[in-house]
Amino acid sequence: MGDSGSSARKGRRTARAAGTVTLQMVADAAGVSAASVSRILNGTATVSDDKRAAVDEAIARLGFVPNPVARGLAGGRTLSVGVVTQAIDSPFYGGALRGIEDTLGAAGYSPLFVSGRWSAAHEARCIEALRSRRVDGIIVLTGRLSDSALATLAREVPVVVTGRTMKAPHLAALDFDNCAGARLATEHLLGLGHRRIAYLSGDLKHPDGKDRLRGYREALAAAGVAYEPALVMPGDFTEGSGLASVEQLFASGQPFSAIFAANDQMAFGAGLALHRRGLRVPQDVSLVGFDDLASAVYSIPPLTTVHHPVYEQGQLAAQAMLLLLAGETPTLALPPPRLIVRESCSAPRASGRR
Amino acid sequence: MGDSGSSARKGRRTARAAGTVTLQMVADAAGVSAASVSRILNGTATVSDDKRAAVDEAIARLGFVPNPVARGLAGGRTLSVGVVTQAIDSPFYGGALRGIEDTLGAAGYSPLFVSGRWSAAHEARCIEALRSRRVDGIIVLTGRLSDSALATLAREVPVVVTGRTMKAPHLAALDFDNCAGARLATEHLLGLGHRRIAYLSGDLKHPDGKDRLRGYREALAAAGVAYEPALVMPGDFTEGSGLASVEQLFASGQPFSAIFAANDQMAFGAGLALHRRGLRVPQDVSLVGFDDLASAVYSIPPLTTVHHPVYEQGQLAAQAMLLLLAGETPTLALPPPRLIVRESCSAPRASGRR
DNA sequence: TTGTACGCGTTATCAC
DNA sequence: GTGATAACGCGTACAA
Repeated sequence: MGDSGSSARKGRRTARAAGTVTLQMVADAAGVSAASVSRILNGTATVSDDKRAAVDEAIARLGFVPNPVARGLAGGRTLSVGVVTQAIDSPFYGGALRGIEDTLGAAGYSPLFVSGRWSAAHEARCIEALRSRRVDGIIVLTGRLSDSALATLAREVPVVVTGRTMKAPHLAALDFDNCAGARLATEHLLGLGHRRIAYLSGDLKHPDGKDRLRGYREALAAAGVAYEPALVMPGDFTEGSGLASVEQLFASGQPFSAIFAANDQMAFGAGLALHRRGLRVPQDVSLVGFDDLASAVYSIPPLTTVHHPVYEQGQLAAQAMLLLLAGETPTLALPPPRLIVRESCSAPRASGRR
Repeated sequence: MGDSGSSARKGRRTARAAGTVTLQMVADAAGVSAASVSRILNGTATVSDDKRAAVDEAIARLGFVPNPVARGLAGGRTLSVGVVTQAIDSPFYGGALRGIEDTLGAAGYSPLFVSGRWSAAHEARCIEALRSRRVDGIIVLTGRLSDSALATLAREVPVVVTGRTMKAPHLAALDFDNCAGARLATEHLLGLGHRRIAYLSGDLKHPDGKDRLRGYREALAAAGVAYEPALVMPGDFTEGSGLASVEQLFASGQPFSAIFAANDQMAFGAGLALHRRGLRVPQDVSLVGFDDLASAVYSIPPLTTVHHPVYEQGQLAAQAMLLLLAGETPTLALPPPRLIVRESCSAPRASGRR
C-alpha cells in the first residue's frame, strides 16, 4: 500500500479531529518514513543528523504533538500513573498530590487521582479502574489493602506505597517514621512536666494509627510513666472524632493535663471540646497534634505538632515510580520527623490534678 | 484476512499484557463478529436477544474489560475529562473535586485533575496538556483565563466553567451568587448593630473577589451606612493575608467592631491576629467568613460564614459536562447562598468605638 | 439484524 | 541507518 496516508482518503471516517497533525504528516513533510520520526522522538536508535534536522523542522513547522492515546495502544505505555488516596479532598493528602503532580509532570507523566473512600473494597475497585485505563504504574498513599495484595498487584504493574514498610519486586515502600514522631510529641509533653497525657488515637486499622500509638507508649515507657489505657481514646482521624473523644474523656472523669492527638484534625476537634468546657489551651490543657497541616499555623492557639513532609513525600513517591518505570530499584527515604513547637503547650498547672 | 485474531500469531510483539482479554476473543467465544460485540457494548444498534445473551455470558466468563485506550483511538473519545483547578490541595476546591469524581465516575468517565497554580499562563499550558491527552471535555474551576479564551476553547472541546456567568456554544457556566452571599453576611453584621465593618477582600482580579466586595457594598448602601474605603483591606484568599490585613487595620488606627473576610481562610488568619492582640471573638470583635470550609465548624469559636455548596457545585459541573457530551444544552443552577450562623458574631460592645 | 473491512496514530520488527 | 509493514484493540460505514 504505497499510499503514504497523505491528504484525503475516501472520506469515510472523521474520528480524527480537524486540525490534527499526525506523525505520518511530519514524515511526509520531512521526506522520511514514519518509523524514523518515531525513532527520533523516542531516541530509540541513531539517526543521521540531516534527517533529524529535517524532522525537527517539520515538527516545529506543523506544530506536531504526539498522540498519547495512539502511543499507548501501540507501545503499551500510557505515560500515566494512577494515584490512590483515601479522599482527594483530605487536607492531609493534598500536599502529597501536589508533590506527585509536580514531579510526574516534569517527566511527562500524568497522574490519575482516585479516592479509595477509606474502604479496602472501594480501593480495590479503583485500582481495577486504573488498570483498565492501562496506567503504567500505581502509587498508593497509605492504602487499606494488605501487603500481600499489593505485592500481587506489583507483579502486574510497578507500585509505590507510602505509609508502610515492605519489600516486594517492582514495589517501593516509602515509610515515614510515625513512631518516632509520636515519641517526639510525647517526650515534649513529658519534658514539660505532664504525666497524665491523654492520647486521641487515629484509626488503629491504619498503619499510621498503629505506629503513632506505639510511639506514644514507647515514650511513656522510656520516661517511666505508666501506660494508662483509660487515657487512650479511639478515633478515626476526623475533627469530629477528636471532639467526641475529649467529651468522653471528661465524662469518664479521668484526670489529664495534656492531650496528644494522632493528627491535627483530631487536635482541632479536641481544641473545640476544650473551648466548650471553658478550658484554655495551653494554660489549662496542653495540646499537641501530628502532621503539621497548613492550617495548624493559624489555629488558635497555633498548634504544636509533628511535621509530616507530605509534599516531599509526594515528590519522593513520584521519583520512586519514575525509577521503577525505568527498571531501576529506588532506595529513597523520607526525612525524619521534626517537632514544630508553637503555642499550644506549657507546663501543667501546679494546682489541681486536671 | 480470515484470521480471526485467535490464539498465537507469529509471536512478534508482546505489547499486549499477558492475560488480556480482547473484544475479539469475546466475539469468538460467543460465536459472533467483533462488530456485534462492540454494538452490544455501546448500544449502537439493535441486536437479537440470543446473541446478546451469548455475548454477555462470554464477557462475564472471560472477564472482559474494554480497553479505553483502544476505544479512544478508534472512537475519538477517551471517556476522560480534564479538570483545571488553581491548586489541587486547596481546601476550597477539594469538595468540588470529590463531587466531580463521584458524578463522572458513575457515568464511566474519569477526571484528570491539573493545577493551574493561580496563573493564566500555567492554566493555558495545563489545558494544552489535557487536550494532547485527548480529553473529551474540560471543566474549569474558576479559572484565570478570559471569557473569550474559554469561548475559543469551547469551539474545540466542550467546556464547563464555574465562578462566572457567560454564554457560548458548547460551554456551560455555573455561577454561584457570591454577591448575594456577601450581602447576607454583611446584613447579618448590620442587623447585629455593627456599623464599622472591616472587609478583608480576596483577590480582586478573581471574579469571586470582585462579586463579594460588591455584595458588601450593596448591603452597606441598602442600610444607609457609608462605605469607608479605609476599612477595606486587599488580600489574596490566604490565611496569611487575612492575618496581615488585620494587623494593618490596627496599625491604621481605624476603629471597627466587626470583620467580614472574603473567605474562611482569611477569616482564620484574622482570628489569629485578633487573638494575638488579646481580643476575643465575638465579645470584642465579630467575625464572618465565606465558603463554609469543613474546618469552619471546628475553628475557635466556630465560624459564622456563608455556605458555598462546593460538593454540589462539583456534581453539577460534572452533570453539565455529561449533558454537553451528550449534545444537550445544560441549564443547571446552583442553590442560592445561605448564611450559617455559628458563634463568631454578637452585637458590638456598647462601650468604646472599637 | 449481522458480518466485513478499514481506519484511528503510533511503535516494534524485520529486511534492506 | 532506514523504510515497509504488521500489529495494538476497538468503532463504524457499508454491504449483505
